[in-house]
Amino acid sequence: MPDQVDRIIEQWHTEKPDLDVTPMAVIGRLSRTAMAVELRLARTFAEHGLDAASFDVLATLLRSGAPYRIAPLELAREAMISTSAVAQRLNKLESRGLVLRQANPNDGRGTFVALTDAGKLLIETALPDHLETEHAITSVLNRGEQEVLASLLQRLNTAASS
Amino acid sequence: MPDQVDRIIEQWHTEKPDLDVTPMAVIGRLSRTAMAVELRLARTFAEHGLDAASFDVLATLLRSGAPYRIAPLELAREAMISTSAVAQRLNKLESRGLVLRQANPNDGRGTFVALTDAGKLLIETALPDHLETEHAITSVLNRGEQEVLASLLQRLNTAASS
DNA sequence: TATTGTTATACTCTATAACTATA
DNA sequence: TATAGTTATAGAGTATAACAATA
Repeated sequence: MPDQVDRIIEQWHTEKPDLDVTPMAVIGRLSRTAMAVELRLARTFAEHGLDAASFDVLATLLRSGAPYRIAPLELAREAMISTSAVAQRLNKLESRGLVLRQANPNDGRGTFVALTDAGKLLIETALPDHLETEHAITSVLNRGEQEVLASLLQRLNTAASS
Repeated sequence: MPDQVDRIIEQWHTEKPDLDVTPMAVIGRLSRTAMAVELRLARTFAEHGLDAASFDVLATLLRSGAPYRIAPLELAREAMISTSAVAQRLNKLESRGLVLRQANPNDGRGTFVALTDAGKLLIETALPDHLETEHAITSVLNRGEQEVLASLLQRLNTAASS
């Protein structure tokens, strides 16, 4: 069944028949699908008082393993944002008692960001819900289709990043 | 070759071996690939003094065909943003002389947004460049792979939107 | 001098609410 | 009363630049 992207491509065929708009089939659906997924995931985050950025910080700390400590600079690299943006995310999380900052004993300039007990509890509660939401979305594709999709996306990512 | 998403999944296997994180292979790559593509496309837009939002408005007007006129409400529906956001996008474009507002003779409440000659020239210049960028990204996949990818994304979109 | 990290500041984008005008 | 559109306002998020402290 045709979707909005099909209609857009059809419009271009009519209006600019000389242009090759075939890449839009992939790029158009990529951005729309990513947006729809983002909105869907945000609902689950909100049920736990979180947004995607906060969830990302807490999940990064959790999956780093005990003692659940990471330097702000590493958080910035993982999230691909500035260290300033990280500091401001951390301010919010720290004011809610979900993370705390500790001095790095080996480097006086450095800081560790650590999960508090409350932060660990929250992310450990939210994570299964989040995975359930992801599963609900991806389960329309069987295992093989998911592997194909992941592989094609990975190759596209490499091409876009160069 | 393993990428960042592979490493994240491996971390979860180590730290939370009981959790099924297989959906992350698809969802994680979807968001990262969409972001990488968005950044790549923004470069081309910037070469023409545009951002994605402005390009979107101008392209929507162009592909609607002569006389290149659309109501703001329809622009809001296509871009999935509020009519207020549309009005503010239009203010910027109008101040640059790329679009102009016209009264709707059939409905005193209504407005038409129309491409100016300058706006039409700009989008007709930027569009081929944009398509070239999209082609450069998608051409790492052959025609059949692109069709598979578009189809899988479409199904995922449907699942996420429900 | 370079690096880590924070804060001050400004910018962009958006939505909500209030408002005008017309149907 | 409902609809189309705009503006005023406030909020969220970010990056740049300035700053402090340590390597």
